[in-house]
Amino acid sequence: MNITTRGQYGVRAVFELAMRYGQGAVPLREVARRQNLPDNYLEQLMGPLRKAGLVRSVRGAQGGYMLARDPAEITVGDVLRVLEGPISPVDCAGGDAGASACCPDGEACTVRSVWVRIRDAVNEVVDSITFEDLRRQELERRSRRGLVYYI
Amino acid sequence: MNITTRGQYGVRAVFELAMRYGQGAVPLREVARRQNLPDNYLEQLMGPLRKAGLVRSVRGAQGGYMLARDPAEITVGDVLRVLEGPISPVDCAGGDAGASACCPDGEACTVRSVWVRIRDAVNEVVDSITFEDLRRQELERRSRRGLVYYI
DNA sequence: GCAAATCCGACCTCTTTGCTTGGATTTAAT
DNA sequence: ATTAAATCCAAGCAAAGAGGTCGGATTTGC
Repeated sequence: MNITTRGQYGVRAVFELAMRYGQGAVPLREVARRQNLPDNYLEQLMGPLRKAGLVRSVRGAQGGYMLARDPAEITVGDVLRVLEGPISPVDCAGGDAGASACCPDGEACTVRSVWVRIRDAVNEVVDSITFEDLRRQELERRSRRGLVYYI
Repeated sequence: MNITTRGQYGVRAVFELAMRYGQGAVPLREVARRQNLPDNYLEQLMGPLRKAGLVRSVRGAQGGYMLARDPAEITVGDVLRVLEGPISPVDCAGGDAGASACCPDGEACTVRSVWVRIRDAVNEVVDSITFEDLRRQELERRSRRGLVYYI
């Protein structure tokens, strides 16, 4: 049970962009520095996120990335699915075709129902958390620590 | 997000032993055949399960494996933890020491709280499902299909 | 024109996964 | 006592995935 660095870094990057939503384009180098991520690698993740319509980019000098829509409209699940594929503990719980590849009993397979329950629990969590939620949580945390300046 | 074949096969093997609980030792070859698993590989998984006290073995001819205790006293989480280690989507959500390795903010890290919520959701599911639950579910399924003989 | 940035694809090393193989040992049945 | 069935144990191994790096092409504000 693990989320690879693709998903982890992607969520951190989008989180950072959410903290700066409405402030224009942020160069990736700065995102990487703030979140302590390898920027060359992070660059690879932005392509899929852009093609999925989660972020927008501005090319050239003074360019960078920004969220394509309001943080309240982007969930952690959106980002993870783009970077990691379908969120499922095993292929056969994928929902559609994989069931019969896994067990001769197909969808009715008793063990498979375990994987389905895990899958559903995880999806419910990640789809219920928006980056607006995380932004508020982070602002709250910072204010408790007396950090007024966010950048 | 994936459970490897170690965990998957292990759960299937213990499930098969749960279906035969009280019937003495079952040779691994038969478990593998019934669950359609590679038996040489499955053999590797039984050592850890035995050392963890989940199954017992009988050596020699007519030997095999059996559950070490009642199916109601063994959860899916027990098996998965033995074969896959701690159930956590990322190392830094491991609970104890990993937090500070992940983010300078340690336990208070906002993004980390996402991983913790995923971790808790998964653990809650796997710890709530016993092999007695699965055994009952399987018997129910078989009776709906008119299959009276279980072996 | 220069410098800062995104884009794109190839490459590369290390680890993990998912097995297989070969034997050593135990034990019931003959 | 032999044999055959089974668990035990350790090593090896090919393929895939993880986690990057690197080099260059392109765009664009100054």
